[in-house]
Amino acid sequence: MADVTPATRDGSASARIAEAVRRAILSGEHQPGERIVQEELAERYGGSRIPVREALRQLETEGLVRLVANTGAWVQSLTMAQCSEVYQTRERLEPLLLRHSAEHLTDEVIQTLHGLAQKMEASNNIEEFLELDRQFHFATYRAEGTHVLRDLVTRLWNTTQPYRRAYTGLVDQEHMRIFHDDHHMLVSALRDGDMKLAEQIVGIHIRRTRVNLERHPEIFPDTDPNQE
Amino acid sequence: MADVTPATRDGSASARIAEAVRRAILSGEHQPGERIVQEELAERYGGSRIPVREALRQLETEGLVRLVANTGAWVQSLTMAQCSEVYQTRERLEPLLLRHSAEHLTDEVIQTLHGLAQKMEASNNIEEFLELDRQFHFATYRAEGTHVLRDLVTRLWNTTQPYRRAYTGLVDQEHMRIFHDDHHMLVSALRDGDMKLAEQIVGIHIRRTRVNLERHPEIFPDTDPNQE
DNA sequence: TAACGACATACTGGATGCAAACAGTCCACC
DNA sequence: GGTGGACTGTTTGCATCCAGTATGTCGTTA
Repeated sequence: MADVTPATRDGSASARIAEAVRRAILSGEHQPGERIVQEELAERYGGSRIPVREALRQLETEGLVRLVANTGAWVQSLTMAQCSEVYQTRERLEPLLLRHSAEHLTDEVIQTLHGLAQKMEASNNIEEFLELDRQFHFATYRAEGTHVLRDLVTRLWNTTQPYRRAYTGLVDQEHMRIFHDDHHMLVSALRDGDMKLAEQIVGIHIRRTRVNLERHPEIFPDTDPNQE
Repeated sequence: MADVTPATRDGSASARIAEAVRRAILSGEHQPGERIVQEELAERYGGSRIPVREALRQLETEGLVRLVANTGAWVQSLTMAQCSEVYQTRERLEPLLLRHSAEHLTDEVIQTLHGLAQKMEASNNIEEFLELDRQFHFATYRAEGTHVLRDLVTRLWNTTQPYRRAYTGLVDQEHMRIFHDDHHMLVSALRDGDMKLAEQIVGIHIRRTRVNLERHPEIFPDTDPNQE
């Protein structure tokens, strides 16, 4: 595969593969519970199994992949309880992250946020909607200097992405209306510089989504796939 | 077998090495900023560099090790700001975890907690003290069924362990008195079944430690070791 | 003397190959 | 007909080997 790789110079193939597999999982190309075969990834991304294995180790630690010794790898699947737990964690962390980001939320950023919120309302494509939603919220998380908390929040988002996708396909008109209202209220609070209110809105927003998710047990696996 | 995830088994060399290196870092055997050479670990733990590399990938994702492509691995070191960030995260998450654990905090557990708190007061060995402190707090985190949040909290503890150790060696009598008082108050609140108070105490306890840590910038690296 | 560049060394990143473990199948046996 | 055990194909886990890159040293030159 020597001639195929334009990216070897970029450093590690394992990082590149990890990123690619992560995207594939987040985009829904790989579904929770789906088997991952090392050799297939190696061939697909042009490398040997060694960097693939390192990538899978990383994704396992991130919570996106599940490895079983001598057996194989699967796309991680969460029970409803675990998904709910992630959301409860986000309810605590994202207001904190937003607070740290306050000083970086300039008028331009707020303008961008407003645009994203409107675009989201106009969207009727699930993938686009999910992407815009993510862009919107992370546009509000601009804390600089340290990345610890933002990385953590990013991982929490990632692990629950498949269920957010499934839920988005089910949500009714009224809940969608409230969802958008949350976003507009958040933009408004940020425009007013009322960070305390903004933090509350984010928390409520996440909580609302969690409660709605918990009303749809059908999007979670019937058989509990996790012991450990 | 199609798309069904079996239970996790470990025992693989990479998992064993990851665990060993993690312990070595947490025990202070490897200091932050210290270089890690793959071959040395391979020889020490009896294997080739392949499982060592996988272990390092995992530890990197956990935040204990820093990898630089084509260059090497180092024990992760945090700036004071990053350490503080981890503590602020814990301030939000550990009360939540404690709440989830409420129903599992039986009289026996509370008895154990009381014993640990006393033993800690009697201890004058830093390593023992740190270990008891960890045992104490994690004894209060007994949420069962799901592990997401507890694993997260465990990682946050791990990444800040070296600084907790350094700080413990510096703390004066008065602050240590308050530290122990927090523990006793927590046990008391749990004994009374006053979970709301218990949550507050945990949050205050972590916050107090953070503020004290921030008074000791000398235990953090002078040179900022972070890009990214 | 200081700065620059070539060389040597050490270490990491990745590919290939082999042994071991798992899973699914088939057949004998009850 | 159902159950248990051996067999085989597939996939993983690890070791060895090779290539590429970073670092440190030494010599040259302005």
